[in-house]
Amino acid sequence: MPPATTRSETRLSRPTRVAEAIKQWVMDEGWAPGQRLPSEAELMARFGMAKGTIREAIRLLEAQGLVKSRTGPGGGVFVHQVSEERAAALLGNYFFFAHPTIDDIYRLRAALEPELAASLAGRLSAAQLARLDAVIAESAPPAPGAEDEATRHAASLRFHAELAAMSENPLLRFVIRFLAELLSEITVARGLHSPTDPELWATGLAYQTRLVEALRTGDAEAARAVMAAHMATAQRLMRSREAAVTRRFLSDRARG
Amino acid sequence: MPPATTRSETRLSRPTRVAEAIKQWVMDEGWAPGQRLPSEAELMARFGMAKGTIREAIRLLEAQGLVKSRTGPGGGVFVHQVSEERAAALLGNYFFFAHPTIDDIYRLRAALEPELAASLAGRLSAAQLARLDAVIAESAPPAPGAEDEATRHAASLRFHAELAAMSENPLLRFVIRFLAELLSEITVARGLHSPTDPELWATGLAYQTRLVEALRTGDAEAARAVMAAHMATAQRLMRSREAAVTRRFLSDRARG
DNA sequence: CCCAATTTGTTCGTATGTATC
DNA sequence: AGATACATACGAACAAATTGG
Repeated sequence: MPPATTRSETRLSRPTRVAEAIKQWVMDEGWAPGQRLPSEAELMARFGMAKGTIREAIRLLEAQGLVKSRTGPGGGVFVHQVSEERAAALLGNYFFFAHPTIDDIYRLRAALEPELAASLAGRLSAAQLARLDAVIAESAPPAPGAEDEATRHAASLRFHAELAAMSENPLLRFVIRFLAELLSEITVARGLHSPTDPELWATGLAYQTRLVEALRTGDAEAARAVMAAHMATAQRLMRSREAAVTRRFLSDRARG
Repeated sequence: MPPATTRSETRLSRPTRVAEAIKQWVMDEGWAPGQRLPSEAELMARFGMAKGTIREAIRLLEAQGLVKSRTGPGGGVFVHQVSEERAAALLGNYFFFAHPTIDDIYRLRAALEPELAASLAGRLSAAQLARLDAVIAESAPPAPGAEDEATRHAASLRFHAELAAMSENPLLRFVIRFLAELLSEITVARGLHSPTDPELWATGLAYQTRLVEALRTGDAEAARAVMAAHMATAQRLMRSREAAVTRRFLSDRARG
């Protein structure tokens, strides 16, 4: 006969249970980032477990970006605000397996970036507008045709990242920046870059310039329209590139 | 003069370095989910470190959802595909600190859900359409006014989650489901539910019914329009609710 | 500059739990 | 049921980092 005593879900490992208990504890008490958790010794006593077990629990929280440890006097384990970089990296692990296509990414960009542009129109400070101008200027090549498309693409993504950072909406900010990073990784990984087409470069810069102008004058609908057009052309371009790469792969396989 | 010997970034803890090394190793070798990593003993030998250190490294990977451990013969540490639930939970940690508003969430929903609806038009199987009908039927109350708005809202979110699950686009799928969960958590946490308004319930069901009809006939633009209208009304509703709650908070503070 | 105190970081040996054969 | 192979957990000791005297 099975014991009537408390079983209490012993299927989860002790470090996992301790980590969840600590997380719940921190949330219940409403501890802010920077607050110190009890020392390892105190946690050992509190949970009645060995040092190794407690340390594994802390690693589980550390990997999530929720705590950070420091050695020495005044050291310890501290509540930590999850950074955007950490969150993006963790989410990237998921899409490493889900492999979205370039087109998948552009579906979301095409829907979100115009919304972002519209929401920023007339709301940016002079300093922020100047910053955008500076990013555009950076991406303009000193000598025509001197840089390759990888650089151009990276510069474009930097512009979009800067723009997203100016949004008050943390969700919009995160998703747009994440999509840009993902796009960058995938294009690099698949070698989707080709030698610079100066004409293309010029039109890209023209889009950005017109966008900043609309943002400056506060014309939300113009900003939305410019960004939507920009996304449409970029999407078309990348679609044809992806098709070309697929064809190349196929012919390689046919040969090999 | 600084030593010319290898420093090799000893600022990161050993478990962290081991975890990154293993991650890189797995990616380089292209190991698929289900593949077994070397045993703890082998990893100890390979990295020249003690058991505790190796175990902490494995916990770091486990928290990211990248590996799972099993005891016993044939057991060990296995590469694991990060689940959508795990990814959503990890990302949720980030927004626990970034606190987006309800309106922030709806900005993204309003941009993405119509896109999702349009992309699914004419592409769903009879079984999938039947499933959507079933979810709608579930949310229809046996007796009018018998259930509260929390239930109604949850049912609506379930409908949207089912819809998102039918997309081929993993990004769209993930973001929409994540937004729905986030919205659910926030409304529950802030007590933004009010007694059921039967009229509202009816209009919500009408939207869903019209949407499924457009999906069945394959009218992408109709599907997009229905969803856009639905989002607009829902957004308006939640905005007024949030304003009401804010007023209540303010007057409470004014009194206290 | 060194020394002492504090706290996390790491090692080793041993024992226990769990699943497979 | 027993042997085997693996992760899981414990406890004691020592190492390294940081702060303050």
